[in-house]
Amino acid sequence: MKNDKPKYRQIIDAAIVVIAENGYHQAQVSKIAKQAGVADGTIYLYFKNKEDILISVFSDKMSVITESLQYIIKTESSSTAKLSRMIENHFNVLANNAHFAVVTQIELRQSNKALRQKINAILKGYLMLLDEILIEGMVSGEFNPVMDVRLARSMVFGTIDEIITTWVMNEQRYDLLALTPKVKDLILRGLQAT
Amino acid sequence: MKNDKPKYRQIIDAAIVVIAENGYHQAQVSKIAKQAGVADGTIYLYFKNKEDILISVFSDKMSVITESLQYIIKTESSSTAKLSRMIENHFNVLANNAHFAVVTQIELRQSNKALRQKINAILKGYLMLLDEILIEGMVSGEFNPVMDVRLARSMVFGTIDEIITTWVMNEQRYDLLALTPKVKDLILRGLQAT
Amino acid sequence: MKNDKPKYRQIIDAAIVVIAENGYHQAQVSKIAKQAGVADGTIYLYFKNKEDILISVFSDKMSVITESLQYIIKTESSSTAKLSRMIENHFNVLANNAHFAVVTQIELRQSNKALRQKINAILKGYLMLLDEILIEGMVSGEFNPVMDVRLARSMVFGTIDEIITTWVMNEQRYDLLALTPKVKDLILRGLQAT
Amino acid sequence: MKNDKPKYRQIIDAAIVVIAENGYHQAQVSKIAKQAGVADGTIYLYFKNKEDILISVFSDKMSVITESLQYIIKTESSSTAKLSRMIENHFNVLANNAHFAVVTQIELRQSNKALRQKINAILKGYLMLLDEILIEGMVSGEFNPVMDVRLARSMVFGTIDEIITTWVMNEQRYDLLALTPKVKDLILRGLQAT
DNA sequence: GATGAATGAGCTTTCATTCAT
DNA sequence: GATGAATGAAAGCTCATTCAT
Repeated sequence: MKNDKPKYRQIIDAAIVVIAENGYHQAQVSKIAKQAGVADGTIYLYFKNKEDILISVFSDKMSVITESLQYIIKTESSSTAKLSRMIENHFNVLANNAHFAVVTQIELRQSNKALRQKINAILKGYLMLLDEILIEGMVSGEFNPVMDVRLARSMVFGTIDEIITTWVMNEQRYDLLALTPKVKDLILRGLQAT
Repeated sequence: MKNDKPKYRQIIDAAIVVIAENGYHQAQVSKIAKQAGVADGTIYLYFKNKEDILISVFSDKMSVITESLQYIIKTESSSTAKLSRMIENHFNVLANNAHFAVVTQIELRQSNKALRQKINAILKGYLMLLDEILIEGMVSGEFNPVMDVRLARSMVFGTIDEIITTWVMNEQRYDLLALTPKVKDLILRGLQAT
Repeated sequence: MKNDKPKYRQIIDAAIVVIAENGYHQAQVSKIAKQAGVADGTIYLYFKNKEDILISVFSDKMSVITESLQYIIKTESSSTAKLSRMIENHFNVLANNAHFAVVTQIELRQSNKALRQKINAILKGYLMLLDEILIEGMVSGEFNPVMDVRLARSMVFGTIDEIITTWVMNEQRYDLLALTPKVKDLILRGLQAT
Repeated sequence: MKNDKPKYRQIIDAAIVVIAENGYHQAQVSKIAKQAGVADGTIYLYFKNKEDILISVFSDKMSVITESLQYIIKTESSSTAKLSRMIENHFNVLANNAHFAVVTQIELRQSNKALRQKINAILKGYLMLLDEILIEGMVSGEFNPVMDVRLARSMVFGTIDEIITTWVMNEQRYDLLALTPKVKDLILRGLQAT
């Protein structure tokens, strides 16, 4: 039986499964290869080294979230709606990728400084879109115009991140998406112009 | 010249310095022993294993923050004031312990799941005090009474944590304490009853 | 534009260049294939395995030296002249093939015992011609008749080899051929009948 | 039963045996450790890395030869005698260390460029003593005063080296030391003043 | 004949922990 | 109590060779 997914994707998907199920430090290249159904050496035809796999795992899924956000920014008109849909989108992607959620919220954070910096660089693109929304809302008067944008961004991202991490730490036992309206409310209140 | 600090404390202090300066993955037991001025084997007279050192490092300083918070809860009367002073207190401790800030916000997060869970257990005591403040405020009508406490707690802690991490990631180049009023404002707005 | 050299020769020439420029341990089959302008697999249509390429490289050029020597033995009459022209010939070939000189004096010596023994077997043909010259000279009275031929051969070949290796190790910075008369003198003195 | 040889020497001796018996490329650190009767990790308490072991092996025995030569230079008066005893000494050490002979003449030559250069650096000390003898003999008139010293050195060393290598390649089946007088004769004739 | 994607065996080094002194 | 020499398990990556196309 042939698996026609291109090997690159096969390996990334395998890496997510292996990391989520075994933990970052137990995700050996040989385990990923086995899960992907390829030889160890094949990995290195598609990735420079192990770090490259991990970065690709993150960058791959993160770009989905980022692209959706770009679409949202284009299609929604009010800043409030944009931010609201951003939160929704972020929760949606993580809630629908149980393995990726574990990888991104827990396991990948155990990586060394070099890898973390590359992950942060990828994250930056996303956070810059968030900044864009916030600034636009402050200019339009929807959001509190005297906020410090960096702090507001930290509040929005920190809150989302903490809520998802807590959910993952609790083995994803409750419905993350059901929390969305309340999370939106909590965050939007904090940003609201008075 | 003898160092009269009991060895237990000597080792904890050494661990903080070594981790902060070398990073989690470069903080070998032998390096900690050297910094502490004791033999490698001596470490094991005071700690069960390496993990035990790291947990003690975290628990040690965390108990300072927690104790201060207990005092704050006792002495302040309004929930708003308690929360406000909690934020202040949290920022203060981290801002005054550059090494500990690095260790707690960056390095210790690279530890494995087992260690992270023990860290979370220690954190729980602190977060329960936070819950206490929030519930009290909701009951008293100072805070939005229809909030989900767990989400509110995630918002408060996630925001604080993200802001401090960003500050550490930026090499602590700006004045963290100067941000306190704006952070309080941002968080309290989100919790405020309407 | 097609390269009409038969692929066998193309690959040998490529191997010499690749080994000389990258060193024995960095001369991967894929690199040789690339330099030869053929696919990796094509190599195995012309050579049994990697060792076979290396042996062919050596044997190929060595047969040039050996054939010249055979011609010299036929055309010269005195043993002294034969030996003298042999040294000249050996220096000439190496001095005019910078890449081959590196490969033969330095790189190929890093090969394992099995390959070295095969190389020695090839060398044997050449050394037997040398023996022939020496014995003839001893019989004719030109050379010291009580020498041990094996030692004399080692002296002649060891001296030549060491001088060329030294020249290659010095990046071929000086004129090897200019040394020829003095080398002849040094060697012939050692062999001379008293 | 305790082995009281300091571990450093134990490991070097083990390395010589393992390399001689298994070949350079089959001399894994674990094999050396086993032969030395220590754990793999213990090796790294005494040597920086594998290369360091190999260099030490060579440098260790080479310094014996070099020191003997220094003594010879001091105690003999004529250059001829010095050279004669140098050859004798060189043959003696190798003939009495079958394993080291294999290692030095065959196996260590398979090492990579970096290691080879370090080996050459060690050899340099020995060759400089040889130069000293040659120059002294040329000045005193014992040796041909118009020789090129570098070539003469290559002749002496190349001859010795080739003879020993041949002996090793022939599994040390004949008596190397018995050849000494003839080798001396061969070399000294080449150097002799006319 | 020619290709090149896929294979998978093999090894150095680190470091938490122990235990004889 | 204190020492520090010794332990030994564990994993990322390369590259010669094959074989389906």
